[in-house]
Amino acid sequence: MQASEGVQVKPGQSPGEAAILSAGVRLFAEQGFDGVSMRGVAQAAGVSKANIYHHFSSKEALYLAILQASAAETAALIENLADGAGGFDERLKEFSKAYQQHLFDRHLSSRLLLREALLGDDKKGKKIADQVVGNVFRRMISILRAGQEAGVLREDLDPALCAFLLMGANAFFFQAQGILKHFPEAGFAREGDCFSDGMVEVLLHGMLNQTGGVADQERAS
Amino acid sequence: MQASEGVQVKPGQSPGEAAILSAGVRLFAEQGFDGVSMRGVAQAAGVSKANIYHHFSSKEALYLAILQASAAETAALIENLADGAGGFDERLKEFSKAYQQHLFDRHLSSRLLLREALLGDDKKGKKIADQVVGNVFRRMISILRAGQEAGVLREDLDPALCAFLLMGANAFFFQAQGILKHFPEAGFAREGDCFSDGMVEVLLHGMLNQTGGVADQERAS
DNA sequence: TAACTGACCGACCGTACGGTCAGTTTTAAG
DNA sequence: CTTAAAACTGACCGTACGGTCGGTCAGTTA
Repeated sequence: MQASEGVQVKPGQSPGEAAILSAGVRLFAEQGFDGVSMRGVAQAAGVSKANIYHHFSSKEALYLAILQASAAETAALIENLADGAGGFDERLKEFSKAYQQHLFDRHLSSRLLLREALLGDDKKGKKIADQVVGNVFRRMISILRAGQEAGVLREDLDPALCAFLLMGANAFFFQAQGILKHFPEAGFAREGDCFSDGMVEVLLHGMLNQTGGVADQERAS
Repeated sequence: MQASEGVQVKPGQSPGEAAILSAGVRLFAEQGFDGVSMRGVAQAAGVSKANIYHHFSSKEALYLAILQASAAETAALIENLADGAGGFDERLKEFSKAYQQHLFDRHLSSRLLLREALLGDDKKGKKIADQVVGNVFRRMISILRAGQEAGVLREDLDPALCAFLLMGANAFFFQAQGILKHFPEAGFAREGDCFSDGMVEVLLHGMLNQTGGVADQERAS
């Protein structure tokens, strides 16, 4: 049994409140807002239902608190991803690997945020867009634009589309983890880093054999 | 007001049952299983709640019927996607465009299936994996493998990973449609076919400028 | 000791849920 | 027209829901 994820006891936080948040993030991530009952949270947290309402004014308030904690934590950890040094290739490779690692390390928070961002109503979706992915997305775009000015990245490509591809491929791979288990062909989903490396390789150099280049020999090493 | 999606009146189907299925697929797609009440379905369908139980034995049974109808329809339409003629590039391009078109045309069914496949429990996820995406995924893999044997596709790439990238990018783009509206940078999400074309271009030829090739001039045309 | 506070609980309230049933209307074949 | 099955309905049932309330208890301050 590993420690609960994403909810460390903060100063001024009673153990009951911490238990509520810890149980809540797990249940909401697994079953969604409507699939979770306050009785279920109380039981999982080992506290009374009334105690939850002592700390949070409503189910919605509890959900938002958990959502915001997850968003803040994810945003903070993700902020540092794009700062790596090295060449263009290596930076993208490192970013992708670190982003994927983060998704799996904080899988409860990630699942919760993805759920809300992709399936939630527009209001909450916009909030997540602004608070969590917005900065990283824009940063990634600016990195790609710099790559274009340096002549490394093709100028005929939309940097926003490339950024979306890079982040979206990781996010979707994380989402599809469960269903990929059912496909024996998807060996890339079983070994860590295998997907991220292969994905970045495809995004950078393409799937096709280049007809007149020397890149093939370089890749073979 | 456009016609309801994905639920055509079949022979032996009363108008009430058709209305129930039509309302159900919309509500379940928008709000998920737990967010929908039978009273809500009845009201949206313009029938009594008891009438639903005349046609379906339970809420779960109604949901499964809708899910299976969506799955069958999606599977049938998708089966014909991989049969296109032409060169390797064109086939993949056409497949991607048609798949994306299908996602948006049948957005309710697609949303429902993606929801269930990515967030549902393992049992239902496996069912969808087998009945809907399984065949297409395997077909796509075999096409890519043929591309490898023909020397068009790089041999050092995992065909399954490439297939997953191609289909996953489209699926995630469809899922992220709502949140992409909030990003002014994401112009590629506003114009039809723009994403699919750009995405396939990146997947085929890569993001990087090829150092010693002649492909750049070809692409510029 | 007395006053006060925040954490916590069991019992309860009104409501909406999934589901049932007796009975009515519609449909269509004989 | 008769009749039986199918379509359909309003009223109802038991339950679980989100939320409230009065009160207990440990710890702090004065």
